[in-house]
Amino acid sequence: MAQKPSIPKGTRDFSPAEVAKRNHIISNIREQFEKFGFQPIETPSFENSDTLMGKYGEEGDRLIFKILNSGDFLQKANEQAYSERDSTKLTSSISEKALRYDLTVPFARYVVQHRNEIEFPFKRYQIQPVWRADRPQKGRFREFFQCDADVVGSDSLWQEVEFVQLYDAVFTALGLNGVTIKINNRKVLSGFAEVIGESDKLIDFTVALDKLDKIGEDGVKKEMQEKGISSEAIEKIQKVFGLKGTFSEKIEVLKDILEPSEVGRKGIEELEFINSAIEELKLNTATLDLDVTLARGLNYYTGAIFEVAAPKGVAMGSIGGGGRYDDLTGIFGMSGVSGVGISFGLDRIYLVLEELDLFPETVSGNIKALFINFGEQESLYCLRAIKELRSAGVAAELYPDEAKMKKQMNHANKREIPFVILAGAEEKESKKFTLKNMKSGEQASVSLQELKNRLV
RNA sequence: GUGGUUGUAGCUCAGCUGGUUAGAGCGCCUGAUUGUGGUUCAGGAGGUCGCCGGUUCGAACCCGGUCUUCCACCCCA
Repeated sequence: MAQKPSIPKGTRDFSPAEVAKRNHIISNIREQFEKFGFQPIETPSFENSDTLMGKYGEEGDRLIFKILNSGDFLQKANEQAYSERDSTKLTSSISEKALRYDLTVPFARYVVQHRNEIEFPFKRYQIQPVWRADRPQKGRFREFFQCDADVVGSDSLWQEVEFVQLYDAVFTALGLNGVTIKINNRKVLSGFAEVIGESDKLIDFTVALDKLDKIGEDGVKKEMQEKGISSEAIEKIQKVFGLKGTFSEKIEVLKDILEPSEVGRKGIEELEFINSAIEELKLNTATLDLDVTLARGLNYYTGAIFEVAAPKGVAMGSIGGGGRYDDLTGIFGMSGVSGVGISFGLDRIYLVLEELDLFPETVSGNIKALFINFGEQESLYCLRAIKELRSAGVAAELYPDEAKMKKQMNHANKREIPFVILAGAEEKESKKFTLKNMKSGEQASVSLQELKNRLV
């Protein structure tokens, strides 16, 4: 080996076993998506830069992977920007394409572009990789999969109710019990800012509030003050910091705080609607919890905000998120279309399932039986049986070379193939097969019919 | 983008204040066993000590840079 090859930072190779486990998660998610009436679409891995740039805030722009123009890109480079070392300006003159950063913005682009072919409300799901030029950490990669389901063209709050149930359905199907679906509402956050008279500092305010469980009450207040929010203002929403109890108990406290704010009252109304519907319909294994500190997410959320936390005791960032955005397609010139959607973080769900040992053994994707190769004549005899087994739905194969028995048995053992079939001259003569169970070591002489019966 | 951390055999890791031919366990290969794997025993292969440069008589070890890993911040799935 001259020089070890490698892959870029934050990317990964997947072994057969890993792919099988990932497929197990994806197929569960897909199955639930379809059960809930979502239809799949796919979009290109890269988009025109102006489709993506400016949609995720300044931080987002930095994290978008840009694709260099083909050909002699420096010929057309903006000379002034180059000589001034103005990267932002230079970038637009040497790169016009970028890898997609999430699935929501490309979806909005898709909706606008295909508006005349789409029947609204349109429910689509999309399972594809996205790329972010972020620094990798645990559960954070530069290439990862998102599994999104969104509805556009419906203002109905029943959609939010459906999404809560969808989260519950997927995590229940995966055997991941005890996840918490945290919900908040942007209108409640706006209400807070309004009540304290700092509506123009809404973003700073919510970003600080979001860190409550991380840096504590004092830390949040300190950060708010640093952003220019007065302590008198913060005092007005003091009760927010100590919010406890059930969903309804929290709502009662919020009603009190947000009484003066119309938008705040609207937010509470929406939360109550969703909660009472869920209480009526019941969730299988998940819990719906009101978390007013939840402010994550993209600048475009206008109503509900969702985030899913792994079961207690698992150290992992959120494994899903989503929300309502009233005018997502507006950025592409099509206003008045409301959308709401959620996302599943495949790679993080994988890590959580792995940590809790929740992958069923059956996901291996392995063959059921290996035929030992005894030579040309015997192989043909085996291949005839293999053909029949396969059409009966049994995955089986013949060891390709006439190697030593020990080597062939060892191969079956290493691949954890549950059955080995020995069919040499003797078996061929008597039209039998020797079936060996690799786990128990038992073996039996059986007919082809019996072989099929035992392996199907 | 900021600060820190990690890198020695396929894997997990030892390697004294810099000092001859860099070690272990597991794995791998061969044989004991020419139609029986997982156990045992005997033997064997495998390393430019992440990469580049510097200090030194001498560097896996010290210094600088770079890449990578993981962590915190920012932000986020």
